[in-house]
Amino acid sequence: MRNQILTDKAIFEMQSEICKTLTNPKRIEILNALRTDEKTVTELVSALGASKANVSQHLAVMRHKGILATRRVGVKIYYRVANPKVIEACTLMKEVLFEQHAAKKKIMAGS
Amino acid sequence: MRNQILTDKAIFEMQSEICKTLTNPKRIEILNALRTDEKTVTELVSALGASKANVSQHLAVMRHKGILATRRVGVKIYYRVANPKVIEACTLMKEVLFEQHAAKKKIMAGS
DNA sequence: TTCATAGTTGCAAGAATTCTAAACTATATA
DNA sequence: TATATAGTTTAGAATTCTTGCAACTATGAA
Repeated sequence: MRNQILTDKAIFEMQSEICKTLTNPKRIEILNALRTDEKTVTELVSALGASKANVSQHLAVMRHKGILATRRVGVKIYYRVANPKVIEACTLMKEVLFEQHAAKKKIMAGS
Repeated sequence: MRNQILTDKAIFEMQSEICKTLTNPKRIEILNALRTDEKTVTELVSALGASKANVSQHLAVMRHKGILATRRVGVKIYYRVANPKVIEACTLMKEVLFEQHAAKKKIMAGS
């Protein structure tokens, strides 16, 4: 096995690739739905109100990046979050959003 | 002041907008450079090795989203991270990346 | 084997990003 | 005022994302 040298540039690039998972509202909604427990594609389809093909595509994006893991039970496939840190990051970004919102309201109330 | 109702969909959309900040390697590099202290555009330009226009564009994206804040001193403009939680989220995602990398190495070593 | 259910994949069109180059604004100084 | 430095903005081309539609695979049951 060959040891590869990881330049900073390469790390920033891979990091942004992982982060790309979180840049689509539907993918965030999926992560949110999987926050506490695993779900099948069909369950996610009815939770999101999107087409099965579309949900499956988003799931594939996240699975290929190692963000989601799967488990087959008969004809159903259960998806779950592979690393809880992704959820933590997601939560932090939501907090940033809410803090911005609160700050904006404060400014408006003061005027 | 009018109270607006925020639907879940709207929140997921805004959250993904915030997260889009982290989807570009250069923007991650900028956040990394601003991790400890503020820097001028010119300082960031030499740190990244990109064009001034390009760096300025990325800074504008993040400033408009409230991720970065600025301070003018004469002819120079200092940029800083507005909310440390963005850095925390960034760090978490890097940890996810490293854990994936470690897991992959383990599998390869075992074969 | 046939059928239904669960899920995936390929493709094309439209939308959003990213980059470069050039033109522009703002501040300080002579 | 003229000039230099610091930074922003615009426009356009190349690339990447997203989505819907249709065709496809995989499993289980009759």
